[in-house]
Amino acid sequence: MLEFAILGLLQESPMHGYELRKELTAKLGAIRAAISYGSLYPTLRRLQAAGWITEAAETPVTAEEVPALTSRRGRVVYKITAEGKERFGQLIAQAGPETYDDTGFGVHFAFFARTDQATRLRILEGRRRKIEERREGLRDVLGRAAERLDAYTLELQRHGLDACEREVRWLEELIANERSGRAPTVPNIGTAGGRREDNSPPPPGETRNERP
Amino acid sequence: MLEFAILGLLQESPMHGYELRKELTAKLGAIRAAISYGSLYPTLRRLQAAGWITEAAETPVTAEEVPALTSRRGRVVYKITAEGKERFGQLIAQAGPETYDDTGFGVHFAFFARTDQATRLRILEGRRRKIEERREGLRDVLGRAAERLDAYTLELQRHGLDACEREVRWLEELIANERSGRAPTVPNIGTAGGRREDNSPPPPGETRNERP
DNA sequence: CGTGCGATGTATCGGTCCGATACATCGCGG
DNA sequence: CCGCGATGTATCGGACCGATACATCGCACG
Repeated sequence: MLEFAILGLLQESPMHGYELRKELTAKLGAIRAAISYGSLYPTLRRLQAAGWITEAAETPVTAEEVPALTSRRGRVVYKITAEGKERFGQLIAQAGPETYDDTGFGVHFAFFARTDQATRLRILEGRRRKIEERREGLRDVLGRAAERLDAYTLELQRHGLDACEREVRWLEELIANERSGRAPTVPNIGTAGGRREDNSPPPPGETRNERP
Repeated sequence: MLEFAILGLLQESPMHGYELRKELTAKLGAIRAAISYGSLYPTLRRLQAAGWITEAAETPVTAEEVPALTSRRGRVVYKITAEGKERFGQLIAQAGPETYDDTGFGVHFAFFARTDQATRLRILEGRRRKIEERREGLRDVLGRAAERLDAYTLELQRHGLDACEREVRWLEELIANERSGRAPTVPNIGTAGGRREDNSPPPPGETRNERP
């Protein structure tokens, strides 16, 4: 999971660890709290050992400016390699059953802009199936085993069931949109300007690179 | 987390591992898939080493019936000790910040019937605060950083934000109910009979014990 | 002028939990 | 009588988290 997310992010621009964590937190804020350095740094090392990312020397800001006043410590900048991009492609193409659990699905979804439409559809349908199964399980418990459980446990199940039904509906919409070839509809709150409809293989000049 | 759930379940009746997993899955189905034996068995051993649970010999079905025909293998039945019950009480009382993340909250909530009202209220409010923070984070991203993110990532955040708002409302209701001294309202779908209002320290004759 | 504090930044360690795997028994239907 | 799905116990490697340590930078406040 982390491996996938890192490879995905580094395709947008090179970054160092701290920055990576921030971007990751922003992009995945909806599904997980904040990834830990205790997994981030070891994973970076693993990816580097596999040749999927490399350390790029921190650019000393237009060459000889700020020469060595304070010894320029730290700041290891990572960038993705060609092999890394290939690996990312593989990870997308695989999209096995583990892609359908909460975290796995969320992470893959966050990188749908780099995923081809057929795979997007496959993942959305796999996820829907999984949620439908969970929903049926909850209905069973609420129906058959209701009297065995206390009121709080039942309330928890009811809330969970509600969330399942909601997510299935959400997925249905997304699937319908995919089939009709449109990008995810943004008819909601009109935040900022008009209807950008950039779609699957994203406009490649999308780098974003603000370093003061 | 697992430790807490096991101690909670074993207070209802002694069980062996497999049974424990099934009950756990039923009770926590709304929040996590199914706990793994790879964590269940080691945890059981840990709890046993700490003296919080003990192995109870499998009852050979009315003494000398079925004597040794097939060597009576396996089936290690665990039961909670007095120290274990005390430990469970401590774990409830602590209810630190880790109690407010998704899994931690869910597990604690599932055992609210064994939790005093003051603690219930504290946990619900802590959880609400945490979700409100997540909600604000998502609003920020959707507001400030919207143009930096692709349409899919934004859609994910929007869905997450919706879930947050929904959960806050749910928590508000539960908190209001707690304050008014009522059990969780079940005004919803009229599954089965009338208004049972068993509350906090649950009617102790609640064992449930169907072994054929 | 300094001093302390919050953000930036890299890194490790112990522990929890998962997923895959192995293996054995039981009861039932084909 | 044979296989298959449910019941049942158990281990191993790996992913990830939470706490912790430590160092630098810029700025606000006294």
